[in-house]
Amino acid sequence: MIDVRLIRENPEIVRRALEYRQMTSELLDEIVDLESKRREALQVVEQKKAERNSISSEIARAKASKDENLSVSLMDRAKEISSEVKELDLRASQIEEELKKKLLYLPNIPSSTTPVGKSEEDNVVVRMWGEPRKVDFEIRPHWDYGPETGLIDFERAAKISGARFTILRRDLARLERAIANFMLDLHHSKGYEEVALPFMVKRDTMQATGQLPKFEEEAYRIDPDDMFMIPTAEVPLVSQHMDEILEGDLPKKYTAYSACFRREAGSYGKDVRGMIRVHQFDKVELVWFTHPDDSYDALENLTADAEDVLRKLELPYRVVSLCTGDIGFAAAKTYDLEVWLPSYNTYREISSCSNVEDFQPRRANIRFRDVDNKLKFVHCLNGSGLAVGRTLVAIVENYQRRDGKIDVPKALVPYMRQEVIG
RNA sequence: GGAGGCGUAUCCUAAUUGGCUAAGGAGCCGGUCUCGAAAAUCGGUGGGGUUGACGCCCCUUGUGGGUUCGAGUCCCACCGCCUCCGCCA
Repeated sequence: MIDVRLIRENPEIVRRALEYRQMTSELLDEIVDLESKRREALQVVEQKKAERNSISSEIARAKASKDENLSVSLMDRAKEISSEVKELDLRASQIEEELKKKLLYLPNIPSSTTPVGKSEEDNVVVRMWGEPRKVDFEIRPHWDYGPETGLIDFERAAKISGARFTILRRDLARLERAIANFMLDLHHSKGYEEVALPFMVKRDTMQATGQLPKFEEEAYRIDPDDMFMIPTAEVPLVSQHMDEILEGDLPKKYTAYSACFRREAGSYGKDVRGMIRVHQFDKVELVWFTHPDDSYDALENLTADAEDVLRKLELPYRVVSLCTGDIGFAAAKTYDLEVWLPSYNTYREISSCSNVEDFQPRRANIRFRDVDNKLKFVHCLNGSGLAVGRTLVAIVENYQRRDGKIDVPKALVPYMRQEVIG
């Protein structure tokens, strides 16, 4: 959420942010209008309330001095004012409600270091690591390799759950578990606190991180309880500190494994083959809470921690700085990590690392006490470290051998206790 | 699922019978004392809104309603926690 004060005092900043995001500023105009109406209504109702309060204490005094006549006449007057207050209060809170609702639909303001651009095509590659392997045989895409070896079973997954689900078998089931464990151990060794979290959360929780209200059709809802399956561990990881004042030293660094659930509404033609885009996948997530002054250094560090997973797995990747037209709703700045996938003959997203600044903390009301003793919103960052399913795909394809077997990356051998798969 | 109990500020904890400013303690910040610290002692100290800023003022006792001139206190609903029972991996 964006500070209403900023919108009031510098609406042009927000207007430019919306332009950069390729969005119209209708919503902003409505908000500015509502905000001035809110303050008008507030002034009127508060004045009436002050009047009511002072008469109320006059009544108390009159009663104390046993002046029945005075207290009766005051009570008549108070009754009148009180009903006026009720009416004015209702109007004011309706305006406030409407304003709040609209504010929840306003995206974050991109950082000045986010490249300006219209779409994906304007994203900027900031660095590359590793070289795609050159081989003189045909690497089987994982969507062929899986069914051919029986290690990925799309058919039965579709039978029990529908399209965009997978069943992993034997060595690949074990590999998935090994990848998650490896990632968690690596992050743990760097000082991340490991957390195991609920995979279902309440509506408020989804709202705190920005998935709701705007993107409800993207989430799986559990109807009778109005709960949601988490689309990422970022949701519970950030929201665990809702309405808290963080004590102790910042930054706080968390890592968590979770399953993630996404409806992928509106991606019907995209990535229909294989397990690149599925409704349920595993991910290891990284979340930082930082002092506002430190969040951009933190973004570099968090991104480096995610990159380190790819380096240790020796998978070629590149880092892309998303442009203003492509960053997510809550993000001020985002680096995507893209891993080399032979089946696509290109780099595909495997991690997304974002600084949301105070956007989520403001929604979730997460603050800290600064050196000047004032309460301020923390800054919040999140990143995948990494998406487990896509990592598995990257290994299956990048480590595939001529004989159809797969070399286990060195870093995973201790977890798999074998050097070859298949 | 059934029965009962409890939610007060950063934390602990009071305020039965509705009434003027939510008392007190801890913690934190500052002063005195001290070579320095601890102890002692004095003062300050919740959050949000409104304001250009200060002050006045408004809201805030889990959340939302209701009764009343007036609600921490009475009523209703919801949420959370605890105890007991039932069911259960």
